[in-house]
Amino acid sequence: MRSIDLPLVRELDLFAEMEEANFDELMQAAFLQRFPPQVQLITEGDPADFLYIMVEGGVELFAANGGRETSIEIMRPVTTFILAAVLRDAPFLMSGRTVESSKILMVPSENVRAIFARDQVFARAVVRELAARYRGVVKSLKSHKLRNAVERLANYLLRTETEQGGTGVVQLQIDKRTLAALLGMTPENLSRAFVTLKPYGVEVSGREIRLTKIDDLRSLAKPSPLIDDPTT
Amino acid sequence: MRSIDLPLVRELDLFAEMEEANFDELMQAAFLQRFPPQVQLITEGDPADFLYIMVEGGVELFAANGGRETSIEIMRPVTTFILAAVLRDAPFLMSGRTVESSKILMVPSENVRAIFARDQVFARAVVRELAARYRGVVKSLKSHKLRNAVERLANYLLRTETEQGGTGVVQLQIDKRTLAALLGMTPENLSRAFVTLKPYGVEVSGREIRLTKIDDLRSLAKPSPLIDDPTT
DNA sequence: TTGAAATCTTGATAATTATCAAGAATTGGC
DNA sequence: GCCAATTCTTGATAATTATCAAGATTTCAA
Repeated sequence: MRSIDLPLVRELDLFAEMEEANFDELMQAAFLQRFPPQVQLITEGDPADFLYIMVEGGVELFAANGGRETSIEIMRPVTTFILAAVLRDAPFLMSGRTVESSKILMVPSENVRAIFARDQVFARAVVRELAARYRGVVKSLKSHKLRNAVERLANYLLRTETEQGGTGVVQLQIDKRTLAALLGMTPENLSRAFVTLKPYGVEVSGREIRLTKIDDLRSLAKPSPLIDDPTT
Repeated sequence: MRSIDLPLVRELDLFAEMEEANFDELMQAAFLQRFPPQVQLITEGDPADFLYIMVEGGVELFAANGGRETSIEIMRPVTTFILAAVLRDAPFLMSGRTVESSKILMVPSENVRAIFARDQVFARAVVRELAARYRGVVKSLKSHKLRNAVERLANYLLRTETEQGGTGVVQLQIDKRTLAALLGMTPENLSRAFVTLKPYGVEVSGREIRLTKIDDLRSLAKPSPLIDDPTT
């Protein structure tokens, strides 16, 4: 792989503390790929032959069943995905497609498992990462079971605003159709949810959302650290 | 703890392969507790001071937000729960209460983390367990986002029937209110969903559900291994 | 710059799910 | 075995969400 991207990967929690030799060995076997937008990288049910590491761009993890389709998560640099499938040597539970032009590092699963078996530091990092991911999905499940569509959108906006620096403006990084799928609603409903939030200072123009009454929005959204805080 | 229960715990995937000395050390610090039904053991937001291991009975993991409450999972022997919170030393994302009289082994979190740090075999088992749990929650999320209430119930019945030995009879181990919360609906709606499934051979009498037309039910439920197979 | 394609929004309507209010059935203590 | 308490079911109605059908807007390639 291009060594210029390596430091970024090395800084990932997952790899930061591990021994140089092991990291090098992992990277030796890895290769970096560039993908155009809307390319499907992985398909649910397929075996997990590689661990994927987002270096640039974005990947939507989604799942389909009985003609319906939904987004589960959007992966952004620098993170890994499908770690659980790799570690269990199990089929993917989700498919993945790029949402934009993306650069992705692919590490053969066997190598991940091999290093995992002999590098304790790496193993510990893997556990921390997995535990964090587990908690992320639990939060998502809680959000879906305990909130209605408008509340989910409101909390998403507040989370994203904070994530993007707290400037009162949210720049959507995905199209609204994907956002709707992520939030578990139809695109039509997302439009209506935005209309519902107008009195709470949510001004939509294209992909730019201005939050002009954050306190009002917050009192509607009632964010909870046990659902919305990404660090908890 | 009563040594009579130890073999069961030792057989858990999580502990089966680890060194005797380390297992003993873990169990040394642990203690076994008996709890009556409907006792709340853990509360979301609290620090994770113990790893819990179900030895007997059942525990409902649930979460609340804004006056609403939902079940996330029912834990049965012999399994651990809240492993992710323990490993990350993070607050619980879920509360837990016994659904019946239960015997539960409590291992102080520090001990788990200590052994984890020095026993590679244990660490590997922890990762497999965590990865399995992660995948379990993803499946649950998929089920909720891709299916309606009747389909969720139908698949639950099919899964449980298989789990209980494929005799065509499902014996509900929880009351219907809890089942409704687990499946993400109101108790009223669960009653109606059972009525909807009557033409598909679902005969309800109290907690005993007879499935007399499994093929018909299956053709409605359209179970998917990527959602419903507990081993995948 | 323009026009076709895609995305997004809006309206009308339908399906799904929740709420409220009784009544029926079941359970558990005495 | 009986009665009170709880759980479950049913009906009526409301709220939420989805679907279908246009129209408006945006995007992007020529």
